[in-house]
Amino acid sequence: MGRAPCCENSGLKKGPWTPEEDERLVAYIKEHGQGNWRTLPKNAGLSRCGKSCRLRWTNYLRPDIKRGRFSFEEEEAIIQLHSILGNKWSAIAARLPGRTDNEIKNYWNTHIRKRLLRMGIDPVTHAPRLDILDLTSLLKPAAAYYPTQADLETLRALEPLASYPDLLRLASTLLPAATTGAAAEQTQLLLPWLLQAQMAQQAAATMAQQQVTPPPLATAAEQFLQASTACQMPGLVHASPTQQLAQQPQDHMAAACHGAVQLPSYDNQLDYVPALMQMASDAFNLQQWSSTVSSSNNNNNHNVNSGVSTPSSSPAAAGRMNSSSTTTTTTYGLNLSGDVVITADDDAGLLNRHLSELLDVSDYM
DNA sequence: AACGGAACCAACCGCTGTTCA
DNA sequence: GTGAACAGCGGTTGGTTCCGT
Repeated sequence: MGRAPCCENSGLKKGPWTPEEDERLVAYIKEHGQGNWRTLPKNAGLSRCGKSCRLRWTNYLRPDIKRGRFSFEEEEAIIQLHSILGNKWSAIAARLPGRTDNEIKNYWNTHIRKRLLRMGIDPVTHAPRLDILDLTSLLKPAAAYYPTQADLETLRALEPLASYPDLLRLASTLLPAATTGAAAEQTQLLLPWLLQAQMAQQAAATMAQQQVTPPPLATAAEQFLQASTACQMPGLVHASPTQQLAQQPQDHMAAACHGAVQLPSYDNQLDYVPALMQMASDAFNLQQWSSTVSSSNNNNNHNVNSGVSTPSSSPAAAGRMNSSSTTTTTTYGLNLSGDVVITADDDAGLLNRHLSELLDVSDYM
């Protein structure tokens, strides 16, 4: 023998709540508490299903609910928590005081999700979307329609980039602008350097996993690698970081990343090429050094990344955060305790906070 | 001013795990 | 132990508002 039926479906009101109904529900709960949702509407004199009453109370009438726009900190927390918890809105809401799961869900679907898509980030996996990038766009425009043998060779040379989203974005920004003259020659030279830099980046991530402190490195290359890993270089897709920021002043994520990216400010995108090549060269030195270190530390893998990927971090970034004591970029990731950590450049005056208490997700890991 | 599409959000629906008779 | 109701959750819907033409 089970329980008695919950409520008759017939005769119960549906749809938007009136102020009078709200008043009755609030007054009843203030006096008697929530109690049994099944019996509550009858006792409160409401022609509503108990489920509807519970929803109205938890999502709208509760006195501790915070209304109004989401703050920057809340938005960042939502993105980070979503990257870890997925669509577990109630779990996310539990870590954002005053916000309901329904509100967070709506905000995600109407604001954050679209913004991530615009930035070329998959809102489900929080990884860069390679499907929206086209290798043929890396050729000069006419070549996409009438490719010569040389163009096809170039395309073939670019193929390895498909495995490296950061560099693919960077190349897609730089290469189409360089069709003639010295700039074109520079960008042709850039390709192998980009690949080397990416390899060095991966080697650095491996080192970080092995808890090895790297030797002093040229700061420009360090910043370049950190910036590219921390921010997935969203601002380099169609515009320079400064241009991107100007176009989306409300894009806090981009702003945070911009604070970390300390590339020289050039008017022409192609002017970045020599600096980037120098950075790649420095990174290559790191790669050579790290290959010797990693070969001697293969048995020391702490697996700090735990497969977690966030919109603004890569495994390399998460690993770097754990290995380096001098973090100068905005990075997100998990430390060895499973705590979510957000750190940022002090000079930028942005985030420099440890959210382990607020974002305690250890029970969901 | 009128219209249509986009954006927003409160509320509902249906499912699942838990509780209880 | 069983099965039905409960409570809670995530996905979806539909009404309202906003905005551009």
